[in-house]
Amino acid sequence: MPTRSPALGFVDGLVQLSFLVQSVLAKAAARHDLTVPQVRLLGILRDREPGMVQLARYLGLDKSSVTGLVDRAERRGLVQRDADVDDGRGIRVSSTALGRQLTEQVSAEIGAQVVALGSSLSAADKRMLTRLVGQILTTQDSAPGP
Amino acid sequence: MPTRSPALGFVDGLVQLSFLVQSVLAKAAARHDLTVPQVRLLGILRDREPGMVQLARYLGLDKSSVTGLVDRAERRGLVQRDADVDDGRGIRVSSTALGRQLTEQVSAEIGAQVVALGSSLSAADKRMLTRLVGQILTTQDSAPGP
DNA sequence: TATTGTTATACTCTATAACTATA
DNA sequence: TATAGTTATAGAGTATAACAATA
Repeated sequence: MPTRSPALGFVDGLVQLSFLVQSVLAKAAARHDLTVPQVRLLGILRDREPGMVQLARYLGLDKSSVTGLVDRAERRGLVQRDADVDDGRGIRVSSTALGRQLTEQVSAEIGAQVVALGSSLSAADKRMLTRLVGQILTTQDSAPGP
Repeated sequence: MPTRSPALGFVDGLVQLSFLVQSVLAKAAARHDLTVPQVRLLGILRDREPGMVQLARYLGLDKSSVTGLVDRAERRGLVQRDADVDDGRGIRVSSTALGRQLTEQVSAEIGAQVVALGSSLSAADKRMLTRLVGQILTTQDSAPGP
């Protein structure tokens, strides 16, 4: 039961919504012993095999932070490092079969729960919201990845 | 310049938007040597003087996590602990003058930057988006605080 | 020299479990 | 006994600075 509804404005609405969505992500991740950054990592690796520097760019993190992120995922058998055949200094990070399987599970749960957030909206309202959000995202750009 | 725009759906749109808004929050906070949890703490204390347990409930954190959060804010002179006159076990956390001043600065910056996110939307579209977001938020509830 | 990746270090955030003091 | 708050401990996430190996 709602306690009260002060009719939020544009700013507070978007800020609160971001916390709501992030909490959905965090809880879905936690159910599989993951964290939001780990889920982002796995999401990026769905269709890419980047090096550490590229990965850092996708995630908006320092490369030294990505080392730890990949270390922990690798320790769990979710990703792997392979030598880059074109560059003796580089490596390629990719999902393992286990990692891909987990990614699909978590993504499905997140999808279902985010859809549920919009369950009070009509189909037309959902289309409208999707359009408006898309407009914001395409206007900005290099918004942090999936 | 946008690299490409694959026309995101409802789920990916909301997820990416949440990361975009969170990155606005994190950067605004960082400009004042704060973190997002610190900004949330200060936001809550704008109009409340809660105890640690209440604070933990507002933030959705364990009370032991809040101890550290308040410790660090107190060390910087942004908040203070005072004995609860009604309960010998309890304390009341409140913003200091410095904390309130910082809160207003950071809030103003966040507001301006979130408004800027919507700069490509017409006034009508902004109203529409605000309404749709508000509907999602009031439907759920006990969405994590300011 | 520049780039790729890792290491060393330090700090914030978070939780669990155990503890103290008060109710 | 139950509640308010802290402490001890552990681990994830992050950045900066320094480093090794390769380009």
